[in-house]
Amino acid sequence: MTVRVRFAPSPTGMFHVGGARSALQNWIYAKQRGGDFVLRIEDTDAARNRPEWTEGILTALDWLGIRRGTYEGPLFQSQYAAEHRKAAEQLLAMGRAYYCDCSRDDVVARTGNKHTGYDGFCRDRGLAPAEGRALRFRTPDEGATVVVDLIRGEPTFENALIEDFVIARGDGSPVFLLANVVDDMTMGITHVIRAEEHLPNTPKQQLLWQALGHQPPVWAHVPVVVNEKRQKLSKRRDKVALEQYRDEGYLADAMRNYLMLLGWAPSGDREIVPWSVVEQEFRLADVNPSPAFFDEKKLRAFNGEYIRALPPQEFVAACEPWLTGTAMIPAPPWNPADFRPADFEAVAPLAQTRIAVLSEIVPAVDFLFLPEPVVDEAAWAKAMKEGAAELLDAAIAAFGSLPEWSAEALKTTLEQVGAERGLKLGKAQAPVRVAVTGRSVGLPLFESLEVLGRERTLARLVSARARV
RNA sequence: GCCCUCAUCGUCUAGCGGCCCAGGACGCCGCCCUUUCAAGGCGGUAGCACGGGUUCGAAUCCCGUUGGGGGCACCA
Repeated sequence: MTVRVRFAPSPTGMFHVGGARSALQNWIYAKQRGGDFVLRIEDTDAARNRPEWTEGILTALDWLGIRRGTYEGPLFQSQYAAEHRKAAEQLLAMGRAYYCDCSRDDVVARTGNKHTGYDGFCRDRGLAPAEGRALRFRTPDEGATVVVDLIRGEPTFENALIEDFVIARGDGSPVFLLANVVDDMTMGITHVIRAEEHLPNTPKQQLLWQALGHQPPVWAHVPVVVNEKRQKLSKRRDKVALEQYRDEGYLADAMRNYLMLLGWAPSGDREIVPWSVVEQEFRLADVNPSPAFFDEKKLRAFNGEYIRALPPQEFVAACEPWLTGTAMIPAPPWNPADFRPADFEAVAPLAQTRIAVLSEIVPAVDFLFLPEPVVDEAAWAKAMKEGAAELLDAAIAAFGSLPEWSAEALKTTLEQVGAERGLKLGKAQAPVRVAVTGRSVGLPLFESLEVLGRERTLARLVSARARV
């Protein structure tokens, strides 16, 4: 039997990093076994769905390497309403389901417990179908349901504790529990790999599979991804949108590598590994079953490594969106006409080891393309103390008469200027750096000045000198 | 409250009865290198939640406690 897995997100917002992780795990599992990966969009909650969210999912998956056209789908749950309905009718005909007209309040009033499930009140009332009456599945009173889970062993649930849950609403529309199962059945899914939050649903779904006469799939419930407070990552509170990370300049390779490390590690004492190694070594059985913290700091470190590993030309190309702006990425502060590609390329290798996310390229090189540097007042105050004016004067004079405008010559010159004042180069360069770049830290100074050019450099030094 | 589930450095993990007075990575802290800052090199900090068993021997197996997480909708 060929393995068929699915990733079944609902298009209700930005694409969640936890979802990305599940998608990747499913993708790898299928790939390792020569199986099929099905993408199913669970779009039955019309009120919360939007077409652009679906598009966002496809784009995000593509970014991660799950390319459109290389998998089955996207299939849409809404297209399978007939199957859902049929399954509900079948269950009703078999006596495994019954109509119920209780409201949530009725149940609470009867049981006096807000946390309890349905009490089975309508089980044997033989209610006929009618508008407003929900269809409930009759769960077994005895025995237990054992879930075979690749990560957790065999979680076992007492059937008596599983309530008679709703499978179709008062208006006849099927509910997630049923639709999800029916879709998996009709799509021939053999393995369901999804987040742990679905584990409590699993016995209910498995009961449905069995009632409908099918062999349940093999399950694998991967641990949830949590925030620093150890709570499930939430759209409201936490930074969970894959798109947001992408637009900040996280590389897809770094992201997918990091995502896979949540709950798992490749062999050997290493974590940053080529994707081929992940595809080869990943095993669901090896996934750590406890929740994993999404550590952006570590992601950042990974991203920095991936950035540094880029060939120079690829790095330059990768920076482009931040240098020009896109629909999602804000335009840089300089006038596009003032951007000089050659100057950027000259300085790019110096920036490559200094940024951890691509968006940081902008503040790293903005001084080259802005008419005036953006001045960090704190840096200015610190650098422009006593002696700064004299030093700037000397630098202006010395730089002005330089026969050759090169980093090498600039360095030697400033070294001399500093030495005459008993300053080491580290100290002497500070006022010049702030005057020219506006900041106290940045790319190597003399290389920056070389690229900036004599005219611009001198103009900035003079203007800074006037302000000291 | 009920059900399910989990438990190795702050964090992500390696470990699957002796190789472990526990290894790696991120973070943090030093030192080196150095034109700032990075990068790089070197070194350091820090952990088997607790209590019982089982065993010649336990981070590894069992039980309990404690703590964490997830779920308990006519959402998905």
